[in-house]
Amino acid sequence: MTKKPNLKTLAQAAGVSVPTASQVMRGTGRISEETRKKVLKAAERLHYVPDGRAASMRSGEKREIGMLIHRISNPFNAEVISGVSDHLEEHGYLVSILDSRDDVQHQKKNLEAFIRSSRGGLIWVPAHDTPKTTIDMLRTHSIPTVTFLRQSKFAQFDHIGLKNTQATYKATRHLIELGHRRIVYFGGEPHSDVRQERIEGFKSALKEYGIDQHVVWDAPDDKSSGVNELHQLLNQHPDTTALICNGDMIALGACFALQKTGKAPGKDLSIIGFDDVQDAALATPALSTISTHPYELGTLLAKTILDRIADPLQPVKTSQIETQLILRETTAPAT
Amino acid sequence: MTKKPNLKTLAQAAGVSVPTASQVMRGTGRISEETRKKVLKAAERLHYVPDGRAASMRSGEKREIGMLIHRISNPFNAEVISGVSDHLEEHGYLVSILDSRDDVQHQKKNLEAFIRSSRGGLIWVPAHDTPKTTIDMLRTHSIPTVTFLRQSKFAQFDHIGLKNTQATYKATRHLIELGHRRIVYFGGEPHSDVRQERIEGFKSALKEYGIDQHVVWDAPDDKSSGVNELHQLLNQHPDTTALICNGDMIALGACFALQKTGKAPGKDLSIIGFDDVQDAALATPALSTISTHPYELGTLLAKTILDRIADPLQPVKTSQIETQLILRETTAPAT
DNA sequence: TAATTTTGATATAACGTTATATCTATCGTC
DNA sequence: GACGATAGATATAACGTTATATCAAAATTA
Repeated sequence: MTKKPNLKTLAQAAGVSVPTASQVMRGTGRISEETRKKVLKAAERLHYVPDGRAASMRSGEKREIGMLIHRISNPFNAEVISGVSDHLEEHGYLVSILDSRDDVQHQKKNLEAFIRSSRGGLIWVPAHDTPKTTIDMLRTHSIPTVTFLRQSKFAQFDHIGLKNTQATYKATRHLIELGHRRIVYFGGEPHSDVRQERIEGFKSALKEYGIDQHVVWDAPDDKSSGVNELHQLLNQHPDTTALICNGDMIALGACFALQKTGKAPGKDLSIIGFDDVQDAALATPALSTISTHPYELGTLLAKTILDRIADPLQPVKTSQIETQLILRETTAPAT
Repeated sequence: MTKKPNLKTLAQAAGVSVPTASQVMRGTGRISEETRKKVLKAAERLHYVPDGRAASMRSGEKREIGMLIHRISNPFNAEVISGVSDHLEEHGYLVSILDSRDDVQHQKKNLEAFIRSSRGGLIWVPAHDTPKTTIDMLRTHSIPTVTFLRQSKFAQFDHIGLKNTQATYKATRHLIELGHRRIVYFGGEPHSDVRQERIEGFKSALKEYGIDQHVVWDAPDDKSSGVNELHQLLNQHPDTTALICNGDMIALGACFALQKTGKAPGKDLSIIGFDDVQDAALATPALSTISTHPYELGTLLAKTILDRIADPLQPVKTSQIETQLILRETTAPAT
């Protein structure tokens, strides 16, 4: 087993100096065609690959971007990642993913290791209840950071979110126009800011139409929670005719639970989800939902972090992605 | 904006030499309690964090493990990742994920960047039709590598797979014992080795019971493909009474398509999936499937890569994870 | 008390790159 | 043919660590 080749090995093999070899590999400086070929040939033969750590340390360039997200298996996030990767890989970056599992302890550990690893930037969905100390840690090391979906309370980072309030406003208004009056906001955790925005849109639509009563029901955002919580909700509020859900998964769970009791989503209870995951269109009945545009969100994130890296001192930017109400089979006029 | 502190800054602030500061931060060497406190205090004050690149370059230690997988959104993979992370984080490693999207071009790009970044090891699901050159690239740089799910044809890496042949053998036998005779293997791509193993188990069970005819139906492993392909399958082979599927998603798609035509999974057609994703238990009817143990697979992967790093020259190890046939509502005696 | 060991620190060099300055030979200009 | 300009290479230092060797002072031993 031969040792890993480095620039010195390569330069000797090619019969040139170390800086020359370096310049050839990077395509910079003035190099004659002759020596260029010599070096490239030797590099090929030795399978030379530069050591990114040394290069980055000396040049200050960091060609790796990290994404720290709350749930790696979320299909919405997977789409965002695709958008980010496609764009950043074109610019010569490596995109690597860390999973915080929405747990502040995990998140802290990951961020500490992340800072040590000296990457070029961070694309981040902060975990729920992220403490100020964690934010400070990032700020102190002035790491180019863009948050998405969830915005940090404590620090000014570039941010790209969804038009949450507008989205639920549109959805709620649509239900009201269908004749629904007893609409419940279903799912999500009380601490979530994103959810708070959505509830705001929900409430403002109700208010606009003179509906004072509103019910918000806390529950985890997954399918099994939708199955379990729906009955309790309907027991406590039997006059409910429609649900605005905090996510597609809990919406699909609710559909499932409803069907098990012999009732039909759409007919007996109107349900609107959030995210438009792949399953929403394939479910029976197909789920009406709010579509975000995850891939476009990803490319926008990529552009934003590149801008931030290029000019770390520019003013903080925030933008919101437009959403779209997709009407399928789980929404119908109130009877 | 002050510059990022380094060991020199820290040492000056604490009034000690650079090596002393380094030793305090790492807890090595002989250090008096007094100076230890001085340095730690200064480190706290300056928010000092060591530069992992420099440390790793000098010491040769690499405290980061990469996982390169084919589909980051696959819930099975997410469970594996949890198992790997929990175990490796305990040992002080950072685990970062790369997504090849099962595309050899993407995979190559990612691996090149990966090699440049000099991480400690690679946990890998090779993309379909991974070329020999890609394998050679890894071997040349002698990167500690463990593959899982899919094994490379060209090189000897440590590997952890599933007992695919045994799994489908058990499933097929169970269907035969329920009286089924016309069983189809449904889904997967022709090139897949894993699928080949599964088909082998399928065929050997059939053979054992003297059933010569067997049908294998190619189709992508996702839900919409299950929906679309089932009709063609049943048109061409109308006497089919049971399906062994290459994955849960295509199995659920098949269930859905069947229900749309007014037939019942289990009653009119027995269906067995593979993976036991969360939705399998929640579907109506609940899907019979083959459960793997992704979290345990993850911890085993973590242990394996640590062993390989500790002793790079030890003989290559291969192991298979046991699977379990889970009988729910989509399997019933043949009528 | 002289010799030896131990304690607690430091000086120096090295990891593999790249930025900057420098150097020689050749070229073009008038 | 003297001069500056340019092409094509190289020497040197630096990035931020850690491994190794070294060193002075204090503690232990004979």
